[in-house]
Amino acid sequence: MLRVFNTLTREKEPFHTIKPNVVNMYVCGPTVYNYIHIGNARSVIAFDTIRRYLEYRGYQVNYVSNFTDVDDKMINEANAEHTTVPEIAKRYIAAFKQDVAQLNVAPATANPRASENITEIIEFIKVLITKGYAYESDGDVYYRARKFKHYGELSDQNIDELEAGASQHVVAEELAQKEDPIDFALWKSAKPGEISWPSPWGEGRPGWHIECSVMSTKYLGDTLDIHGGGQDLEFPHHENEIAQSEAKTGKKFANYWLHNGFVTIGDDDEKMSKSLGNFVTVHDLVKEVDPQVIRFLMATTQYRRPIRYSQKSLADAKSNLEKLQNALTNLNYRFKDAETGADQAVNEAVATIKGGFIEAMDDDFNAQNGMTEIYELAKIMNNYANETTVYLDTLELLQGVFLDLTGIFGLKFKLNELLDSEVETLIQQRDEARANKDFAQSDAIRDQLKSEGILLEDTPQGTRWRRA
RNA sequence: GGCGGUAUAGCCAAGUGGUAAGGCAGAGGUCUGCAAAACCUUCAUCACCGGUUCAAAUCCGGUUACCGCCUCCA
Repeated sequence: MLRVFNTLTREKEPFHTIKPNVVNMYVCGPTVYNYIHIGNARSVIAFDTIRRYLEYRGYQVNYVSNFTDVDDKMINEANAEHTTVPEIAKRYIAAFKQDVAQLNVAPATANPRASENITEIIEFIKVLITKGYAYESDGDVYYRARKFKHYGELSDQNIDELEAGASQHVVAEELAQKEDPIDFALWKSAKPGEISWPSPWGEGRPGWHIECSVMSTKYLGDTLDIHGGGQDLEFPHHENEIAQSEAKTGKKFANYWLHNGFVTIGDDDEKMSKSLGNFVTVHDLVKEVDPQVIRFLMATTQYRRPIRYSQKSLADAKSNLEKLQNALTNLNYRFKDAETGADQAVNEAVATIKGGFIEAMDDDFNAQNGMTEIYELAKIMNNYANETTVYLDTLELLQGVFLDLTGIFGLKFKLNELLDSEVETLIQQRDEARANKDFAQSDAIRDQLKSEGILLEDTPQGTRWRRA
């Protein structure tokens, strides 16, 4: 039985879907005004991993994640580069797709964009006005937060405490137009030259929060199974989404709210964020670090825990990944001399590991405990690869389960790669030299191949090679 | 000020009442011509103080430190 930590209740709850075997999930995506940093990537990877696990458990997952392609930052970036908002969006959506593809993130079922849903957004706002939850004020439209009686429940905020808030981001001119400081914008009137669309309230553009309410319900229905996002979106963004959606539909907006933890950086473990300027973009990092290493670091940490980003954490991820790759490589070398049949004892051990893995991941996607099972599997693989006699069915089972389980974390491994004949010849020459105890020659060949990035290992079953 | 989250070995990190999973690094060993990879063995009393209990990392009270949110942020 899968249990997930629901931010709404701050408890782990049994997971039940609205429709049997179908999960409708929505995850807040990026504002596409620059490259994503690895904190953004963590969120994408966390929910991709959750999605993969749900699919592994037999659910059909409808996964929708938006692109915010109209807002202040988009406008500022377009102005700074003397280009248009659509051009900026086009560039960074392409970059996003390229970045996450490298991190082996599966494409979403849909990636709706705010700018392509303006009609629906306007209709949604009109309903809120009709129901008395929103009001027009000098070309802007605001949500009357205090009217929604559940406002603040997701993040346990008290409305009156909020009013006294310590925020330093309040815009004075906006404040003057609101009935109440906690009200938030649904529609913003356009300043001269800004990108805008016609509306009943004049030329303008949607506020940030409304697009998610509109697009999630448009694609997935009034009540979502899962709504995900970073912890920093809990308040106000998700609070506002609930207020908008539930005021309009009268139904519960999302049954389970999942929030991922941050990537931290530096000695103080500060949150990596664009506003603090302490970020590393995926675009830059993949030039130096294997994307699989980044994926490993992000996916094998439980999604609610913070991840410390450092050279050390990357190095640790790299060595763990190599350990797993070695186990698979060691196993794969035995296929060619395997006999038909199976080793029942090993097969049973594999079944136990699979069960342990599911038990771990069923507990709010406990990736660390899941990885413990995978390390145990790797140990069995290495031990089995050292057996004198191996059986094909067991090799296939080990390989298959290994790839299935690591695949949930989005990890990719090399299977059987062919060497060019020149290298093959060298390895053969070295084997002959070793047979003749000409170790000077054999070591010279080994050194030469090492300089080309090919490491040799001698085993009772012959010489193996792997890439450095 | 309000709300929330952390604190376990050199590092990362499981574990919510019965005498501390796993990984990295380290030490010893096996295998090897040497090496590599792998395997085996080894390595902590859980931020602090007090309490409950036969028994607490795990429950209760308090303290300290760090992080996050409080309408830009994944």
